Amino acid sequence: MKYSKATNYALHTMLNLAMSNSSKPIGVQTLAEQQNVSPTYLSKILTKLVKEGMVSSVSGANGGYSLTKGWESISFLDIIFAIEGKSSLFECGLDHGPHCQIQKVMLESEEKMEEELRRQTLAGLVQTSK
Amino acid sequence: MKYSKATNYALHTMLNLAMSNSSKPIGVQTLAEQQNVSPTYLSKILTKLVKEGMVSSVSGANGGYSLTKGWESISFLDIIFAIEGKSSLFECGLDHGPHCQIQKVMLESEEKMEEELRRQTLAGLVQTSK
DNA sequence: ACATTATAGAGTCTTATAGTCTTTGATTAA
DNA sequence: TTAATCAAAGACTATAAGACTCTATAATGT
Ligand code: SF4
Ligand code: SF4
Repeated sequence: MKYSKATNYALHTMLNLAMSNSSKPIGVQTLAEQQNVSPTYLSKILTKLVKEGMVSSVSGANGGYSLTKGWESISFLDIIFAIEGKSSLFECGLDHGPHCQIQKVMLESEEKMEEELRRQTLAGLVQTSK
Repeated sequence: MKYSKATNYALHTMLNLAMSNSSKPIGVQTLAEQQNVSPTYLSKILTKLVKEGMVSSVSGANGGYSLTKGWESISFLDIIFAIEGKSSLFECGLDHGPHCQIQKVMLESEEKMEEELRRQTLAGLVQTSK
C-alpha cells in the first residue's frame, strides 16, 4: 500500500504553483520540467485538480495553470483525495453491521490521518518552505 | 491506495484464532472456510504471521496454527506491518533534507494513523467482539 | 509405513499504475 | 484570418503489484 506517484506529482505541482505566485498562469511544460515528468502525463493530473476546482486553466498562447481563489486553505487531504479518490483504505466487501470492530478500528485510525492532512494547508506549506 | 486483501484475511484470521481460544491448534482448512478463501493462499499469509512470531504452527496430524504467548498485546499495526511491510506510505525517492515540508506532513499524518493502530490490541478486539 | 498438515517455490491470471501518442478545441499574437 | 501555442480527452501500451493456483517437500502424529 503506497501513495501513487501521481499524488506525489500533484503535491509538488501545487507547491510550485503556490510558491511562484505570479499573476500569469504557468504552462504544463514548465511545471513538468521542475519534476522530471512528461508534460502530457502531468497534464492528466492537472486536469483532475482543475475538476476539483483547486486549479484554473486557460488555453492558448500564454495560457497555463494557476491556483484558484482561496488556494491558501486547500489542504493536503484535498489534493490527495483529488488524485487517489475519496474511498476508504479498508474495504472488506461485506457489511456485518455496526458491531464489527475490525472495520471500526480501521476506519477510525484512517480518520486520524485524515484529520492531520486536513489541518495542513497549502498556505502553511508555503510559509514553512521558503 | 488500498489495503491488500491479504491484510483483510490476516486480521480476520487473527480474530478467529483469538476468539476460538482452544488449546489445540486450528488447521488452515478450517480457518479458510470461515472467510471463503483458498487454504493454500491463506497458508502463505499465515506463514508471514508465523515469521513475525505472532502465530505458531505445528505440522502433521492434528497440527495447525495457534496464537503465541502474549497474543493479547498484539496490535492491529503489528498485523498490518507483517503483511504490508513496514515502509512508509509516502516515498518521493529523492531526499531534499530536513527542511522538506511535504515529507514532514505526509509522515506525521501517517504516524497519527499508526499511533491509533498501535493502541488497538487483539485483546481489545476480542473483548468488544463477543 | 502412512495419513495429515505446514512450508516453499514456481507459475498464472487479473488489475492498477504509469506513461505515451494523437486528435480536438480554445486562445492569442501577428 | 492564419499560425502558433496551449489545455483536454481518449485510445493505447507497458510495467508492476496483487491475488491467487499447483506441485513438491518436509515435519509430525497414529
Ligand atoms: S467482520 Fe467486519 S471487517 Fe470482517 S467482513 Fe464483516 S464487516 Fe467486514
Ligand atoms: S521536496 Fe521533499 S517530497 Fe519533494 S522530492 Fe524533495 S524530499 Fe521528496
